[in-house]
Amino acid sequence: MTLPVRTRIAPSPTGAPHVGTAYMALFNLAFARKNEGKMILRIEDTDQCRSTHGSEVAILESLKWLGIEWDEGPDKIGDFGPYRQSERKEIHANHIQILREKGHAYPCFCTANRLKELRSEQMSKKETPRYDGHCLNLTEEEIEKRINDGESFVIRLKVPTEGECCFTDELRGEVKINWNQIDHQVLQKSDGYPTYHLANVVDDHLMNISHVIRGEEWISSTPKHVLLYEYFGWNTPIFAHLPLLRNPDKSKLSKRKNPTGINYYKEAGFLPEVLLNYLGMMGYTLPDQREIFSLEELTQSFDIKRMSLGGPTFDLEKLKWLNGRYLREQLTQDEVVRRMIDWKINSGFMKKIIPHALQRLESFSDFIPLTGFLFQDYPKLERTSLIGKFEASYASKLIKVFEWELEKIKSWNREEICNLFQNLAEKEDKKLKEILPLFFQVITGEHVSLPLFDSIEILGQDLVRIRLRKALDFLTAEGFGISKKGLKSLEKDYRLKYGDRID
RNA sequence: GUCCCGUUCGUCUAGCCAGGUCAGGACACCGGGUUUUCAUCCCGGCAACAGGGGUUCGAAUCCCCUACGGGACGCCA
Repeated sequence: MTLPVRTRIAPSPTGAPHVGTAYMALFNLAFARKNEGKMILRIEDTDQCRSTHGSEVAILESLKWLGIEWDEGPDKIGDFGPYRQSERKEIHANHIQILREKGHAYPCFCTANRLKELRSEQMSKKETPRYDGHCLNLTEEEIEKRINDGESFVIRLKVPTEGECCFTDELRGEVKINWNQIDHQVLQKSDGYPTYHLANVVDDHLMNISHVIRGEEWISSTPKHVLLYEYFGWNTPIFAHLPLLRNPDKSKLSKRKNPTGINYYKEAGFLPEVLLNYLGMMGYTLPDQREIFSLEELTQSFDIKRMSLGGPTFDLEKLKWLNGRYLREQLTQDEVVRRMIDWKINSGFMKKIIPHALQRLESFSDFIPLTGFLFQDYPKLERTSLIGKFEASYASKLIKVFEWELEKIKSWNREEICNLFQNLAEKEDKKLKEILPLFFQVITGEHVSLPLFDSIEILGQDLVRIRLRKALDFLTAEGFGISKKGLKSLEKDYRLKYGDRID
């Protein structure tokens, strides 16, 4: 009898919920359900600098919106908790101690600077950058002394000096990677928190995970994981590395080139079951090749071996077509009405708009034309109004800078947005009044409408981001885009004036 | 740069594992029909096995090489 199937998704709460997370969750869930197993949701928040509670809440909500349910998780206690890695710090520390005692891990006192130099030196010698073992042979006395002296240190994984690691990927067969390619991975950071690699292996084992189904970006660090299982004397789970969702240019799906936030699809008026259905046809086809299927239908016949391995391009056009078919064929007209009301045609949303619209209303019939842009995915743009007072190429640059600045906003409210614009005007040596008409047009597509800052707040980050994107595309199509070279120098200037970019 | 993974119409893919149907379907696009417009719907069309070498009577399918694409190379996950 084989072990019960337990899969997991392990999102890191460091940003907006990503469609890639949903993509992996979907197949983990389908596989678990098909095999009468369970799917666990574990929050990987070992990065104390970047993890936020807000992001965790948002991820859970987004997945629930999509109809993805897990059997155990931070909000659904099972027998293997806690399900948040920050609450498992002691467990991880104990396991690191075990490795230390067995001689499979060692403290390292090297400074960030030294490592940086080492890396660039190796790169220039065309070697694979990896730790050189500088602290590998320190004596226990020396280690104790340096720790007692308060020197900052990390714990590293010892890696065999020769031979190769061989593991089986359920989809790709045998994968062999030479140990000399594998870095002496940091297992414990100087803040005492474990890194992904350690926490992930320990937790997967302790949570009885039978199948690790994750993105192919992890293939090259799998040897580290395999090694950890071996050092601990544990059986490895079955690995299956799924292809990564791609941008139209084939690079890994990123928000700069595509809407990647689950929230975007919600705000833009897509049905959750459609997004899920669409993700299900990325890299997978049902045996009868039908294109419209529910999560249950996908699950019933799910066979992970049917996954195709080429990274699929996320194509908005086909998603739109699918959503249209659902509206026409899968829902009754009553349901469409209800779903639309749930979406935005409700009093909650109206109440947000009314304070700003009221001064501009003479009759109810003014409302829809005035506020229509708040319900749109993105408005139609006009050449004349978009280019207006600035040189067109300057408009592109301004929008681009704004796009970068927008990613720095911590909490989405009017005040932050206002500050951002004021800062932008100041840095660009322009009056606020001068730069606002451009953005007014980009965001609303209108000449007369609601106040800009409030509109931006109501629209939310995802819809604002796509409008900037569309405006940039539009300007490019009109011949006023930013060249690759121009973008590079703009970015350089930007860093100088505004500080580093955040992606 | 090094290592790893991948490669069927522009896009998502079926077929590949167990070689042998004009390489099938869907999106997009183009044309036609239905429709007072548009859309929907229906019909038709366009369009691919990355390249080279093997194995074989026969290769999209098995093997090798090359090219191209992607990923990884963090005290991020």
